[in-house]
Amino acid sequence: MARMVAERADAIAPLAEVFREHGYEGASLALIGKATGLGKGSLYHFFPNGKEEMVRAVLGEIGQWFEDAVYSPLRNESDVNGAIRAMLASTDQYFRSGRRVCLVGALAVANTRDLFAQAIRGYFVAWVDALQSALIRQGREADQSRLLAEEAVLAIQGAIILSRAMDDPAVFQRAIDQLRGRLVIENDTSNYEGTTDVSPQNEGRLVQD
Amino acid sequence: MARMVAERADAIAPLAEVFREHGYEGASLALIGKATGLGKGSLYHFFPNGKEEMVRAVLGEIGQWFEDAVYSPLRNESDVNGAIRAMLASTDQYFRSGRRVCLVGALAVANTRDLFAQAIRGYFVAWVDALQSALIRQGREADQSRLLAEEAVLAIQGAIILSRAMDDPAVFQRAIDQLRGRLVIENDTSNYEGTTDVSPQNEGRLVQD
DNA sequence: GCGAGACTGTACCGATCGGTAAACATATTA
DNA sequence: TAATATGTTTACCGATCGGTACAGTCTCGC
Repeated sequence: MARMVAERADAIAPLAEVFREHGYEGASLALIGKATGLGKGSLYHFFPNGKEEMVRAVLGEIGQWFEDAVYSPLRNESDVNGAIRAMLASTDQYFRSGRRVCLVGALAVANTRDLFAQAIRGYFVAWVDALQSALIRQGREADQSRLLAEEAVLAIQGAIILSRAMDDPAVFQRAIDQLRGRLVIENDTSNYEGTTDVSPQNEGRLVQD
Repeated sequence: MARMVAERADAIAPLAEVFREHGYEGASLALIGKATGLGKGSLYHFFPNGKEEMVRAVLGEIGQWFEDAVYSPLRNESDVNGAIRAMLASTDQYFRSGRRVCLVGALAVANTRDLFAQAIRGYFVAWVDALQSALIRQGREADQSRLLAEEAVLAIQGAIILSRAMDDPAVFQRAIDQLRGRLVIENDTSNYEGTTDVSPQNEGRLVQD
C-alpha cells in the first residue's frame, strides 16, 4: 500500500513551481528533473506525453485546489461575505502577495496559450462565475455582479504583475484590500481584521460603480 | 542619405512583435530572423549583445512611445480629463483590446525579470506616477490618487490577461470603460462618446473607494 | 523463491539553440 | 577609382533541447 518509490502525485507540486518560475518553454527537462528529483525515465513513465501532459496535470491540480478552496465556498457558502473574504485571504496566501506567479495567467499570455486554451479559459470562467454567484446572493443585480466579478479577477492578475514589476508585495496587498472594500458589504455586526483599515462607508449601497 | 540597406531602427518593430508573441526564451534567432528579414550576421551587427540587447532596444522604444503618447500628456496637459481619456483610448488601441500582449508585463512575470528589472520597474513607475499627477490635478488627495493610479495600471494588465484567457476583447473594453467611469470626473459640459454608456453619477465626488 | 509490473538510470537520437568568424557585397567618402 | 565603413551571407561551433530505447532494479502477489 505505502510504496517506497515516488508517486506521480508527488511530482506535481515541484512541477507546478518549475513551470511557474520558468514558463512552459523555459522549463527544460533538465530543470524539471532537478526540481522533481526524477530522471527522464521516470518522468516519461508518469507523463508519457512529456511536458504537455505535465502541464495538464498541474493545471488539473490547480483547478481542483481553487474549486475546493475558493469557487465552491463562493457558490455554496451561506455566509457570502465570509466566502469572499476567504477568497481574498486564500488568494493572498496562494500567490504569496504577488511573489508567486499565477501559472494560468502566465500561460494565457505566452504563445503556448492555444495548447491549453480550454483549461485556461475554464479556470477564469469558473472563478468569475463563482464570484458572480456570491455577489448576486449579496443582493446585487446580475449585470453589475458580472462586471464586478470580472473586475476582481482581473485585478488580482494585474496585481501580481504590478507587484512583481515593482518588486513590492505591498502593491498586491493594497489591491486585495481595495477589492475587499469593493466586494464585501458591511451590514453585519461581526468584527474582523483586514490587512489594512477598510473604512466601512458603503453600508447598504449594493450598486456601486 | 537614403540608404538602400536596412536600418537598425526598422528592425525594432518586428522585434517587439516577435518577443511579444514568443517571449524572451521562446523567440529563437530563427524566428527573429524570419520576423525581421535579417540574418544572424546582420542581427549581431546591429545588436552585438544578442537577444538581450534586442529586448533592451525594444523596451527603450516602448518606453519612449508611452512617454510621448501617455505619460507626458498626463503630466502636462491642462485638460486633465482629456489626457486621461486619451490614455484609455491609446491603451485600448495599443493593446488591440487585449489581443496584443504587453511585453513589459510579460517580462515581469517570466524568469527573465531580473535581467530587465530596472526597465520593467521604470515603465510601471512612470505610468503610475504620471497618472497620479493627473488625478491630483483633478483635485483628488495625493494618497487616494496614488491608490487609484496603481489600481488603473494594474487593471489594464489584468484585463489583457483575462481577455486573452477568455479570448474575448469585450472583456478588455469593459475594463477600460469601467476605468473611464472611475478616473474621469464628469463636471464639464463637453459631450463625448465612450465605447459604452458611462452613467455620470459621480459628479463632484472626488474621493471614492 | 519467482514471475510480473512498476519504476529508474543511462546512453543515445536528430534537431535546434545562441553565438562566432570570416569572406563577401554594397555604399559613401576622399 | 581607391579606401573605408557598413551591412550581409554562409558555414560552423559546442551546448542543450525534447524525446526514445532499453537494460536494469525494485516491490509486490503468489
